[in-house]
Amino acid sequence: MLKFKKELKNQIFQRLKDKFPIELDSLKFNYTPNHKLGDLAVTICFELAQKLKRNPREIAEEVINYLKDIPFIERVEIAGGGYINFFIQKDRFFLNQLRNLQEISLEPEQRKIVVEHTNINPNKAAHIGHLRNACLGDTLVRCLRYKGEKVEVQNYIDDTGVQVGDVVFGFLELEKKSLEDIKKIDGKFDYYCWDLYTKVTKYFEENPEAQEKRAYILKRIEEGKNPEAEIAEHISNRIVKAHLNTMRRIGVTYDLLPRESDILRLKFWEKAFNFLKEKKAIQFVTEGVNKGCWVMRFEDEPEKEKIIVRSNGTVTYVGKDIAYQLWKFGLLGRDFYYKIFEKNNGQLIWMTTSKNGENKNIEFGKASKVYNVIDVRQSYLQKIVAQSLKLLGYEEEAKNSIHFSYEMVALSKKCLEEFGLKISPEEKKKSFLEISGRKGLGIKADDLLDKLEEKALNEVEKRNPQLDPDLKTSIAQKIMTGALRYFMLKYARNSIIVFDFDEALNFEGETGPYLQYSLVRANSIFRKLEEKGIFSEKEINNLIESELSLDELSEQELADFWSLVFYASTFEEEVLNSINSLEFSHLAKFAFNLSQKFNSYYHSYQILKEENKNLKKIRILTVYYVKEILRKALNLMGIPQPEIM
RNA sequence: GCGCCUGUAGCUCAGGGGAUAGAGCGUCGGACUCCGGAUCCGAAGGUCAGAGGUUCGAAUCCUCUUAGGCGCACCA
Repeated sequence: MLKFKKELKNQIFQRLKDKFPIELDSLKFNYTPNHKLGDLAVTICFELAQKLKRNPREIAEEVINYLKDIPFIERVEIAGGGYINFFIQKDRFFLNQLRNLQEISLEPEQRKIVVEHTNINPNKAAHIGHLRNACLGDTLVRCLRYKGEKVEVQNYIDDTGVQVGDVVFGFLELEKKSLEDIKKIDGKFDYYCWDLYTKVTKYFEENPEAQEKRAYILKRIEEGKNPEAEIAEHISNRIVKAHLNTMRRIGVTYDLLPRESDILRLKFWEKAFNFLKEKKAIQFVTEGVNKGCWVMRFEDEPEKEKIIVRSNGTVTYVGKDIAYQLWKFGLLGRDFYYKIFEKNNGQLIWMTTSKNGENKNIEFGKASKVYNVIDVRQSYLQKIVAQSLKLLGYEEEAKNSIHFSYEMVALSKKCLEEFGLKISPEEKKKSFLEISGRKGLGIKADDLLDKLEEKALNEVEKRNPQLDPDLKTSIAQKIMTGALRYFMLKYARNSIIVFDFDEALNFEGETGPYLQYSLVRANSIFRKLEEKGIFSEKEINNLIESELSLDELSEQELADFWSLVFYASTFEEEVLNSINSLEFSHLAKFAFNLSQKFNSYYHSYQILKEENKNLKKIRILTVYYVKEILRKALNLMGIPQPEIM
């Protein structure tokens, strides 16, 4: 449809440019509310009416004279107050779509793109908020790759931060455990730390004097090469592995795990600090509340100062982030060393190291565009990171530093009750509650995935009890992933998801399993055709290459056929639109609407029993086309496709 | 206090200048000897928070009011 529209637009422009004051860019197509009115509409006559001070309808009658005999257009009509509506030649359009089904009309625009997502503190289990981040990030990656972009996925590991420090404190001070003791802990280590972290938080509230020890441990971790740092590394590595396992369950993976400890040890910050000082992007404050700090000031709000280096000389989180962002663009002039962290089915996940002598042959970073998938609460900080690139003179890179922001997942009061989580009277007044790893307030990702999988398995059991148990499990996993990923994508990113188990565990209506089910039905038609020796999908090209006539279709069937095919043909437009607006709910809605139209069609028109050969052929082609488009859409959303369910 | 975001059907949300404001859930009623009922068809349900304005045209853009959320750390 993208290509089709572009060509049609050119046709119209060429025919009208000398007759009317129009510009190519102002020519846009609208979809008509109903195919009875036409397929594509143009509203230029309303704009021309203003310029020419004439009635739009009159202008339309003139304009239409120049729009005869356009390729692929059956006829052109005037409607309403001055719309010009185009009717597409359905048979030719459809064959054309089928013949170009494997072609991608999107084109890459960047040299290389880095997408950073997930970024969970490696001190506790992943929760449902992290799942939203990973689903959005991974879908972005899939769409960009479909578009033809070269994409590198990074999952930043903050292994020297306070959060890890606090768990180290918990092991050392509260549980009196050595590294050896910690290594002996079996079972779900990320769950263990989830609980421990909550205990530590509570302990700090009740024992303010412990702050000194807390700061000491953090400092030791930052320095490295000591027992505290060793424990921190052990915790971090083990929890990162747990996170990778969780994300692998829903088909999310990464190329590189950059660690904060390596940023520190390889002195990335020093280099960035020098740049910032040289370019006078930051200033040293000699008086006032921020005396002794290095701060950044902003054009739009000069009264505000953001502290980058504290008066004790230590760098803040934003400072490290600036260095990291510079590195992503290849602007830092320093690099990491790399080692393989995990190998899975031939797919490698690399991790940075600071050990000289490790792998230097592989290249990461050096992107021309960077997406940071981080929730909306960090907008201010992300603005500072982009701003600092600008202050350093990297205008282009600043513009290409994209904060992919999205709203949080919050907890409904109902779901807190179901999980037996305790809340204060103050919190009870709110309509929903923010997830808090610190307080242990949240639903762990693996718990939700387990529940989904269990329910899916039950449903499979009900419908297909005869299946092999391993197959049932594998189907249940696919359904779990489909349900979760669709749930995370269906809401606009600006919308707070107030988590509710009934909604998340629903497999009917606007859900992932509904999409999967639609595809299963379509596949099932082809399976049956093959089993009965009527038709094999391998021969589909024979049908596509032969002639096609829609004359025998009833008026109703022609309308239903066209509504389905036309909508399916807008797929790539939806993908591009989703990438440009970073709104993958568009893609989700597209797949859902397409499934709805398909299910309705499926219900009305038989294939196996149809005796009219021509009708049968048209229907086979229609289902094939829709099925292929739906497969592509599901792939981009990371929703797996079971053969049966 | 300043900044950003949000208010659309009973509930959860789409639609972000263009034709009759949509979907899911829930409610009520229905679906053939039928390719899978995780489905389909139908019904009820709306002052698009309120008031002004811009426009040929506003749920959509602007201003104000109002209700709510989130930011604004020498935390990350």
